[in-house]
Amino acid sequence: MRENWSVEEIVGRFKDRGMRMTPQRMEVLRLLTEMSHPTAEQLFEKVHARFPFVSQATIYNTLRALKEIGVVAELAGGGQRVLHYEMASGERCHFTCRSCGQIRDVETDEPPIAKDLPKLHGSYRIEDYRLELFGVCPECAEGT
Amino acid sequence: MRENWSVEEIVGRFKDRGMRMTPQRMEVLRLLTEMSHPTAEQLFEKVHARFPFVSQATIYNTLRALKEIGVVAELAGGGQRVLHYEMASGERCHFTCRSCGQIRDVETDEPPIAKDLPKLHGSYRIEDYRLELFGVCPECAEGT
DNA sequence: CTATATGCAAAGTTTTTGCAGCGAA
DNA sequence: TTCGCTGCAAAAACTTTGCATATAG
Repeated sequence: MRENWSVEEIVGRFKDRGMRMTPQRMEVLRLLTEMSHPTAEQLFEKVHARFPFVSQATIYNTLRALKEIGVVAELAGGGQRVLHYEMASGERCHFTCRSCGQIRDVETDEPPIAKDLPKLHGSYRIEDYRLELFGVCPECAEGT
Repeated sequence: MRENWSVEEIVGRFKDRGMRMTPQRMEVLRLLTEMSHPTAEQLFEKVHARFPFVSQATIYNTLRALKEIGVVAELAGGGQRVLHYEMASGERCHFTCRSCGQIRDVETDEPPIAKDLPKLHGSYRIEDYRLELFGVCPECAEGT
């Protein structure tokens, strides 16, 4: 999967589906590369700070649109009931700090379970996975 | 971790925290062993069918209480925005069917990543993990 | 012109809270 | 008689929808 997305590529994906790039969508994309796994609400706050006329609905619509074209991914894990978003980098492993709640991508040279999947489940067709790690991040460990 | 829980044990855990076992909580526990990864709402429907006076709030309170004493676990994965619940069997791997949405425990002889965790993340203290698998279950694969 | 996006507000879902009363220790 | 649990209803948190307008192609 991808690590970085070019604007042209994203615009292309939109066009393929008869959808358009807009300033609102650009801003959401920009923020997604700057922020670490923001929620829809966090994105709304940031966008709204710069463009006060932008509405919540647009944020949610935008996120749904970006999800549909495969450019952003939704994170549901972490015991949180709020959804977090990120650029779809193909990272399937995340670490959530139980103390401060921050989420970080975990880079694994080789997806640790990917190679075991086929033999694990005969009749089940496994198409994807997500690995969520929980614990304490260095900053919080130090603080205690 | 545990595979089966005795009522005495659960009552004991409640008592340790000054909490009580109640008929409502018993019923929720019973349903959790019968149903496969129900949501709070599904549990409410079932409980309400037998005991029409039981309220939603009690279901949620009960689930929170059971979660606190470590007897039930909450599943947030699957892109669903609804939480699912199960007896805390210690199973950390689940399969979600993308077609019918059913969730199944996946028994792994040996947690596939557990052994790799320590070396993966030097300064991060990993205390637990959850592995979510996505794909198509045999029933749905046959149907298509 | 036509179809897609937007803003606004309102409604929808899922979960939590406040409070008075009840019941177990 | 104290403290936790319950039901009820209302609120909160998060997300989606309906509709009229605006705007790109």
